[in-house]
Amino acid sequence: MKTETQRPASAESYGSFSMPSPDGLSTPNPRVAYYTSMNCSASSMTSLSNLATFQGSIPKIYNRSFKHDTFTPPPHIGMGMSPMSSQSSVTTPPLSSSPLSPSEPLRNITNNLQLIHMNSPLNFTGNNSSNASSSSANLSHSSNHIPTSHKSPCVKAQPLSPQISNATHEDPKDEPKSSESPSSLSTPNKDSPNLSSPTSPRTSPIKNSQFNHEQIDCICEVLMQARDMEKLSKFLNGIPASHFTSESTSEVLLRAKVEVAFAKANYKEVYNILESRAFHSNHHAHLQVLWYRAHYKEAERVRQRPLGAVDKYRIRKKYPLPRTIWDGEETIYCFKEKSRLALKECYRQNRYPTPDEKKTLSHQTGLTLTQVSNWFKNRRQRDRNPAPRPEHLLGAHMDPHAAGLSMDPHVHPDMRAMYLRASVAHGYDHGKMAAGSYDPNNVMCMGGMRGARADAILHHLPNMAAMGGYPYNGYDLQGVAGPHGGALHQDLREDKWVAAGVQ
DNA sequence: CACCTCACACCTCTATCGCG
DNA sequence: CGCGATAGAGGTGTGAGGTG
Repeated sequence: MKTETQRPASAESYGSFSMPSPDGLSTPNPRVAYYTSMNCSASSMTSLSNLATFQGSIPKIYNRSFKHDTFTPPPHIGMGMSPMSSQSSVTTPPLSSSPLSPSEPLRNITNNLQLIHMNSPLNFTGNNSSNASSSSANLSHSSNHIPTSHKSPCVKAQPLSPQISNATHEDPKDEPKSSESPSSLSTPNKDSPNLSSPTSPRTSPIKNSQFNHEQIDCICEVLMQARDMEKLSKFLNGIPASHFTSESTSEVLLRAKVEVAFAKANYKEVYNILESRAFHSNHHAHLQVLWYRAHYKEAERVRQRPLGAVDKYRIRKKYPLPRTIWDGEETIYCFKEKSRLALKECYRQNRYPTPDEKKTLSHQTGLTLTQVSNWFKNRRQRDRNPAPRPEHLLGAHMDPHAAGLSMDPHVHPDMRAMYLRASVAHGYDHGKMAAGSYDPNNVMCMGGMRGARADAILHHLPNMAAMGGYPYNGYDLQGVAGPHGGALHQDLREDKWVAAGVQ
């Protein structure tokens, strides 16, 4: 086992890179926050704010930081997007693009809402559009990060209730006021102006039914952005049931419900909603975080202890992401296999890509320029200083020559030839072969191989499953046993050959 | 950029426990 | 006793940080 090393204890150690979060805590760059949020122990997850801010990009620190928080995208399920794309879509985009000080995000939210309020006459019935254009003009600069699907409702939305603005105002002085009653969102504010307005919430309680769908979406979005689950919950409670009718329910509303369910530790509801329908890929990463964190929390509750990295890894395996929040692309060690293949192909032609080539690769793979550079750096290094050959390390199961596989009379010649062809044709990835790992998604793997290697072997010996049983024609397939002695065996349920241990 | 290093991801094997 | 779930141990692979 490797020893712990002296590293910054958390992402916060990289203070100069940190980004603010709504609660004022230092939250590192988007992916750091993302990864951090995935693996906070029960004790450290006292606030949902970890998830709140995913702005800026400091690729250099992200991986180092997430390592401290023990997360990488699940091995066979991925995160649904590349690190780069996840960065920009992990969570609700900020309402302001300006550089933020620690207290900025909330101020931005409030300002945006106040802007809506200031530029439009009060109208809580959703019928007044007289000032829509001026509102739009004034809002455009500050809401330019609102996703298209939500920007329109916000920009075009009828003026929002000042109560909503108040509800999102996080000034500590206002906090007791905003949370003093479950109906704070609809409680008239006696101190506010415009008392004469016949429709003013100050003279008549505002019910959420007075908002149209777009306004409700917008408000939910803002409250989610503010991480104000209490107010979001209250707001959702005030929404008429008609807004939650089956498939017509807006995605924003469902996401809001997920957030609230998670905050209330109602994890079953989280799962149900997340599985109920497909969500836009822009929100996959964040919803994936919730999915896993809910399972972590449940496991922690059952086991009465914080989960370790391996525990979480096993939980990710046990509870794979539903396709409603995952695009299906596999990710191994952070990078998608597709990206890695592109890198390998480029490396095969040129070990030292030019900056332009790196840019192209970056664009092609969705990785950052730094990640591309790092990949080439690591690849060159590992080619220069290859690990001990597997034949020295591992013996019989790895290298057919050294292992005597090619000489073993008990091993079928087809198997030996297949092994050799696969090794040559597919670059003989010593690492993965040595790891004895397998891809659980592959229908058949062999000990010491996975992914492309196992696929390659399948390709070379497509009718393996039809061999007729074990041993094959009198030849002992134990000759291609896995690194830990796991032999190939036939999965009778699937009529396929699998390595020992593969379910 | 090379080199060294870290800290985790990922995997297999094995042991233990509870249940039917 | 078999089976499934869980967990520990121990191994390699990988992306990234630090240094010169």
